[in-house]
Amino acid sequence: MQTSRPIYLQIADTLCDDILQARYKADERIPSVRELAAQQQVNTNTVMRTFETLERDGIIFNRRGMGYYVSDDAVERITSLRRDHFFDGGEMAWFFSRLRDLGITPDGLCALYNDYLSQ
Amino acid sequence: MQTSRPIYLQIADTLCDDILQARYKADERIPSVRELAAQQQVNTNTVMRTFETLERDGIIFNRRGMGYYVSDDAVERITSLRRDHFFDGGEMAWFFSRLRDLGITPDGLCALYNDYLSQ
Amino acid sequence: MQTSRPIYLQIADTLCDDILQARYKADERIPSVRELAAQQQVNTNTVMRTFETLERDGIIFNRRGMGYYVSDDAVERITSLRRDHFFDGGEMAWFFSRLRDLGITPDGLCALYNDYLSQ
Amino acid sequence: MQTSRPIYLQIADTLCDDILQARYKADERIPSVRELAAQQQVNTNTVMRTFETLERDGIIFNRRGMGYYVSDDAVERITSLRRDHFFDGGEMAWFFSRLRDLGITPDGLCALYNDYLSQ
DNA sequence: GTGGTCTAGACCACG
DNA sequence: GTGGTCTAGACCACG
Repeated sequence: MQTSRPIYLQIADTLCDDILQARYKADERIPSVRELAAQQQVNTNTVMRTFETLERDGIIFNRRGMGYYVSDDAVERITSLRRDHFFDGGEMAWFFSRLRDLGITPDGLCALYNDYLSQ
Repeated sequence: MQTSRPIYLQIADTLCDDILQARYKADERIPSVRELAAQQQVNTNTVMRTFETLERDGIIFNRRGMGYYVSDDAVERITSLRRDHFFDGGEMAWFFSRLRDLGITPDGLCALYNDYLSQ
Repeated sequence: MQTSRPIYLQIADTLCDDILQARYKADERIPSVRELAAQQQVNTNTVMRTFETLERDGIIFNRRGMGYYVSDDAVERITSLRRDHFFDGGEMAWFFSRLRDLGITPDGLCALYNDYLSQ
Repeated sequence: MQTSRPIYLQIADTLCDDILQARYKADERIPSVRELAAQQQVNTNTVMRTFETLERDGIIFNRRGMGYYVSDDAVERITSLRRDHFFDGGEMAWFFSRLRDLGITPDGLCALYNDYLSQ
């Protein structure tokens, strides 16, 4: 039952990560719905929903008959959205409460994060 | 779009928090299905799903005709489940990747966490 | 959730077994509701339901103010009830279908039963 | 009084029998919640409980948006679960004690089982 | 189309 | 009193 993060959002996350890491640059075309669906082994409807979401957030835009392209300010928008989610959306508070319950100290957290960054 | 955490799991979270903070102690009875349903303003079926979930995880157990009670090792089980979720379930990695993308440094994170703890 | 055999029937089973094995003989008094409840660590209501059931089946009878006694024909009644349940109530068919699905042969079954009897 | 086996478990039993008899094969889709509910004349919630139970036991799994499918090792799991129930869960001992009390001999049992198998 | 959540309520066995 | 099962139905996210 436990329904995990929806597939279409997982794909959106991946695309955003790709954009942040400049694998897709501003005004560059991203793969078509069909390509992504084939590559990710999902229904085309699922990818369409991903694109809808990203377009609504101004991260990608459509050139009729040509496909979807990365917005000029995609990086800023992604960062901004994530920042909002993180700070105001309660994600951070939730994480901190988990960390506290697990008995993790600030120093311990710092160490874990350093480990992560140096991977 | 963002589908929120189901009510029955939110109630489970709350009960677990209560147990962690010793508001309900080992072998102590928790409120009945009806009581919780009334208190939380939800249907009894919803609370039943909560109890099913917690029982399956060994956090509470049933005494027939008497209600549900906190398991002896409830605290350990909750902590363990959450720890697993956090470390192995990918929550921490996801958290750290967000932090990195937002340009937060280990020291910055440490400061934020300290703030949170001192609230 | 999985609700096992009701406690009051488990107690009835035990009493019937006791009668079959002559630990309680015809016209002999069985323990009081309170005694049994204390001994089995259950609610007196539960034992009362056990007695109701056994009385309805003619296995025990009440002497006012004195308690419950084993019927003269208790052994016959128990055996008859169990036989009916077993053969006509579908228990045997169910048992055999499980055995068949588990790939147990008549000889295998015979051997298992012999083992059980010689314990 | 004798509370019958819950409908959702009866449906689970039926599905397991179907799988054991290869009416549904590994990785094959089973009917949707709605289909089964209509066919069995029960509420969709009841079928959902069936699926929950079978999924928790690893007998079926969900492909999101597509329905439930038979696990690769469903047959092994069903057999194993039933075997455990039968031998360790005390079913067999219970049956044997009934047989003994009814005065059935190993040879008699063997004959009855042979009759059953040859039906 | 699929399943997942939830309500409002009933009924009942059990303790 | 307790929880467990079930119905009838709604709503919705997801694929």
